[in-house]
Amino acid sequence: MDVGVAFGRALRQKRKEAGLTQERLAHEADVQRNYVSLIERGVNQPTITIIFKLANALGCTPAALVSETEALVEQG
Amino acid sequence: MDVGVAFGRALRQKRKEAGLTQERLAHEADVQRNYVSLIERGVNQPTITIIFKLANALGCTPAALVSETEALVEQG
DNA sequence: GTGTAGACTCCGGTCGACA
DNA sequence: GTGTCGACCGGAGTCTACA
Repeated sequence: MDVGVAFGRALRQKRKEAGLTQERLAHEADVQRNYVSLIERGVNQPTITIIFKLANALGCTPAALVSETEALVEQG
Repeated sequence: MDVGVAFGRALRQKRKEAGLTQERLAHEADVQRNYVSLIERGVNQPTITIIFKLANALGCTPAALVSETEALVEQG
């Protein structure tokens, strides 16, 4: 499956696990609220700095987020 | 240290470990040759799809590349 | 709380060429 | 083999607003 879409799903998954709303995540990561929406739906491709920001805001490592993305990419 | 610079160093490190030149890596990952140079020097911020392409070309997982980046970011 | 829309700026990424 | 330059274009990322 597409990498962008896979990352979006991984992000949403981790966000729900952390019990955060898009609004709170956006605030914690210091990005726009609707931008989180764009990423989660795979519309936009995040850069590495954004990945780090989001992971830190989620309380997990960037590698964990990427690892989850890999799994989704491979499983179809 | 800056995430972009850290990723560049992690990439160069992994590339040398794999015994590849920038030229060969660029060809394997299907990106521009000079673009690899820009990333390694931290001039450009790669998107997640580029990270996946580069990792696959290096024969390692994207998470491994990101994990190495984390280490460099934290250590200063 | 989330998706979407438009309009904007700036940089990601390509390409060819030269040291 | 690598860095750099200039030019180009699409898309990353912001901001505001409305359903």
